[in-house]
Amino acid sequence: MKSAGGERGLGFRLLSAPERALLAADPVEVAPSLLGKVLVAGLGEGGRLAAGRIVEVEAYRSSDDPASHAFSGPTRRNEVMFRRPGSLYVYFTYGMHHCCNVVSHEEGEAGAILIRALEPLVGLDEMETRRRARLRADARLAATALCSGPGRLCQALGIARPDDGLDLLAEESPVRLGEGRPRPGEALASGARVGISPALSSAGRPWRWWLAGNPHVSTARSPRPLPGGRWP
DNA sequence: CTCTCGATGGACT
DNA sequence: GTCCATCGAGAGA
Repeated sequence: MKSAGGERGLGFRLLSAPERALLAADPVEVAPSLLGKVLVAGLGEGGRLAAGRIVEVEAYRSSDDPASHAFSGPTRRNEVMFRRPGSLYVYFTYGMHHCCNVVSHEEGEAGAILIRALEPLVGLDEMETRRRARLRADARLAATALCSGPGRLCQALGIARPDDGLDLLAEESPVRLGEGRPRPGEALASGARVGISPALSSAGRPWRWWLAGNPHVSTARSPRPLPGGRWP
């Protein structure tokens, strides 16, 4: 009944409080190190367990990063980004999607790492049920569509606003991080963050990382023209 | 108070 | 490729 991944047959070790230091640094440094680690939800009594390997992430800093929710200081929504590293920051967007982030920053700073895609690992049936329940009947819901996108993976794992502020490193937390790393031969790739206006993203800020060639990585949105019809 | 628009996903041409 | 559902955060009046 108690924690420690193995006891529930997870097959990987859950990160705990002593490992908070791994997240207490510049999110641009920490983000790529999350690739291969595991995001687990539904831990605890009666939880519906689901987990996936992190295969795509984006780093968001604070006052020097206009694309970050933390850019203009703390508000009711982004307040968790200012909490201790290892906190879970969940926000609601586009009127229908949740996105989840691992809080990561240096002392006295704010920041977070958006989890953009998972390779489903545990609870595939559960994921499919949750995804299907909120979708029109799409009989061809492919395995790769379960968690390949920030909104999709939150839906698949059942992560939503009530989970905002959870401590991913706490024994009692239903959402945790699990140990993991890229497999031999799995290369890291990086590029511009998705969904950010080019002026705020690309130039010198390739703060999106993914496991090259992994089929579960989300499809990057194609670039859109700038106002005036010109392209970057 | 009103208005805009977003760290998106899915259906459709 | 295009369109749009749907709503809260944040900015401004």
